[in-house]
Amino acid sequence: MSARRFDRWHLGAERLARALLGQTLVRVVRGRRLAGRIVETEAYLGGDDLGSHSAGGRRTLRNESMFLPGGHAYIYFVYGMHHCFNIVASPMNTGCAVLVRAIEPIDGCAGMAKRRGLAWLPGSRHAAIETKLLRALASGPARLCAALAIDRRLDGEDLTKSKRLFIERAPAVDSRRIVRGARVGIPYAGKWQHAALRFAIADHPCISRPFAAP
DNA sequence: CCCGTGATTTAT
DNA sequence: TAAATCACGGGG
Repeated sequence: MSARRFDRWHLGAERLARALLGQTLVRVVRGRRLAGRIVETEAYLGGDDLGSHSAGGRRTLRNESMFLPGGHAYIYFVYGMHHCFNIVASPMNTGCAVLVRAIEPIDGCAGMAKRRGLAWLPGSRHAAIETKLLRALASGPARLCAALAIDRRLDGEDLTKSKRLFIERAPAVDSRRIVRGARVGIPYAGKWQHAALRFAIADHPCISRPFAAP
């Protein structure tokens, strides 16, 4: 008996980025399940959006999978040591995608910790310590990839069919509990660097970094 | 603040 | 070919 898969890929990047909050990202490695609740995302629109790898219809070997149909993975390698995981949004052939920036770990925490090179102390009696450990596991786009063993070998994976990488349906997050702000790390994007296309569950402890004050 | 690290892209 | 770039993270 398995959970129903998330399948609303038709929303476009911005709405998909919001809809993915609260959904469960699942990775299966050697029969073991690693999973977490998506708590932070960013929308990359393609077209005029200079923050997007597919800006101006730019299409190269690296970003080819951005042009696959919605629900496919776009995974790239950056800074010589990090991977980032995106999910392609419909409509297809527009190069729009959602970067998954942080999850709250649910299953396989010990495995995630091991892959992150961290010591895992399960069931800490102190909530503050437990939260701090949980946050360290996967609160950032490259941390998340390390924790879930996501790399370029999964680039182009079809999340609607894959048994090793997919999204399970979970209750949607109410709009009023979603915060938005400028995307992280795109100073080269001109006016687009300020566009409020970063989304997160308000006040969630596993967010990669704070949002600028209003 | 600074810097590692190397694939990818762009400029000659 | 060579140089610049980079949707980051860890350590002062």
